Amino acid sequence: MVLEARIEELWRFEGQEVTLKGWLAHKRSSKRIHFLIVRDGSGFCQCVVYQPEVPAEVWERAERITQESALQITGLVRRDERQIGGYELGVRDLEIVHLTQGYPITPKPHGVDFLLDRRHLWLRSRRQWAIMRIRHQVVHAIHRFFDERGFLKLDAPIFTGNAVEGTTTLFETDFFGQPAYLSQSGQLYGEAMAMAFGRIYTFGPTFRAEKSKTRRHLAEFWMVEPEMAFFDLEMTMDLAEELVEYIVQQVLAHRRFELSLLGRDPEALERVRRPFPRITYTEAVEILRSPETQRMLRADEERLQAERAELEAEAEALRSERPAGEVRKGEIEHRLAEIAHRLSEIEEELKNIPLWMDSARNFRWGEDFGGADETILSRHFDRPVLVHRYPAAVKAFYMKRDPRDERLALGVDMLAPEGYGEIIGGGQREDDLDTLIARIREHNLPLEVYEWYLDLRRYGSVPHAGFGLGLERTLAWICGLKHVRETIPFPRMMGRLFP
RNA sequence: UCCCCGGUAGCUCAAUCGGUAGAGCAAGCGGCUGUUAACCGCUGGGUUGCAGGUUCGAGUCCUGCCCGGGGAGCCA
Repeated sequence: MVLEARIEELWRFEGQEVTLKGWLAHKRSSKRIHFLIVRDGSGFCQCVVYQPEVPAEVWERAERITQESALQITGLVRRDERQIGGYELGVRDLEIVHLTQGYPITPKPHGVDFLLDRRHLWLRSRRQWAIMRIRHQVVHAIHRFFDERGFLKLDAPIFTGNAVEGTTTLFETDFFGQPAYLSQSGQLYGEAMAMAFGRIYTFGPTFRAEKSKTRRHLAEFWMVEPEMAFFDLEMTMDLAEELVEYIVQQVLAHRRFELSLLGRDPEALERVRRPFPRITYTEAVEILRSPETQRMLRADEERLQAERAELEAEAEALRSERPAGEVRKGEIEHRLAEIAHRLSEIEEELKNIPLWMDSARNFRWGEDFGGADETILSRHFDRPVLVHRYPAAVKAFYMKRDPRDERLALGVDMLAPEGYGEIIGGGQREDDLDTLIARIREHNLPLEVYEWYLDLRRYGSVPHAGFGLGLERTLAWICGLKHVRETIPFPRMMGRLFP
């Protein structure tokens, strides 16, 4: 009786014969030995086929098998320090389940366009494997966090008749002859459910028809939105902080290997411990306009220029000297490509810095922060920062005003470090009926569609608050990715609906 | 909606001033006893995004369009 094993749990079977079922991720060969890198979804494992140790037909199959062929492989689990997981399989038998021909994604570099067109296959590669495992861990952590605190997970509808904030960024659909919009936020429904169940959270897809093509945007993304009765702004900030700390620590506890595959330095994440810095919008504006910010940006500029000079020198050396022998040619080519890529990134940043310096210096109280401003603010701190009490004019109609200063709204944003931008937005909701009606009128919104929402202020209105956390932006930050599109299995963005 | 960059072999990219379209990888074949994006040799592989223009001659210059990437605005 042969044991079936998943690669993830191979360590349990050291010295035993097991069967793996999976696909061939990669193969390296010599005359009498094949190294098969097999993946089974749970991990990757090197399987060694050594000609003198296997029957002729097994050897023949190992020679024939191609990248991404499906296979069933049996062998002895043995410890091998050279392997990433620490274990490898000494192959005794190999069955081909399906022989693949012409798999398009090779272990060599590809462009984004090519890979996105083949997202259904790209998901099989190692880097995507690591990201999706972390995505699962984050989702799991979120559910566990709220469950442990007595929240109910209840869902808001996806089709909605009323817009939360303007209609320009809504996807309109035909709902049995009536216009309906794809949800931009479950918040209003979340408030209704909080009045029924005290503490709830929604977790689902949200849709934004923003014509944005940037590394921070998706047309369809997932948002977790807790909403709590009898909560004020301070309690909400406490909860947001606790949630983000918990998510990060869970990833560190369970997905260290995946982080290392992504080249993510865990130290930046280790620092994500409460308390996070909290500043008011007004303080944030002072920081932006400060000489310290100008100094910081100038230092960044100098650092980038130094790095550019260093890389250019290294590339020059690699091109001219061509050290033969111990250094492989492929390694040099790879390093040169890496340098070229980094240099183009540096060029872009160097182009941006003067613009950022201008934008920061000239920032006026009352404006909303742009992407560059958020990046600059987050660079002043080594962990996420909470910015609260924004000018009410730039925030949504449902936000409660600060009783101590009517120009301000009791709202809060959390900015991720390292320039990943806003990952949380929320605050305390307006709970007074007449004030809310006045706000709806000020924003020129149709009162009729909000009648049900106003009922929440007519019958047992209480102070309440909530926030939304964007899953993909949070993941991009935790994984250290340049773009959010890699954090979701099938990204939907402007100009990309397939696959 | 606006600004910047790009589109050349299956993939990643070269091609000087406008002058014979090329390399690496992949694929196929051969070699190599432990490889870590293996390595070495050989072979096949092209409507240079599309349409028009300038020119003796266009991948290269000009005009328009299409597609993609990055950014602004807006946002999580």
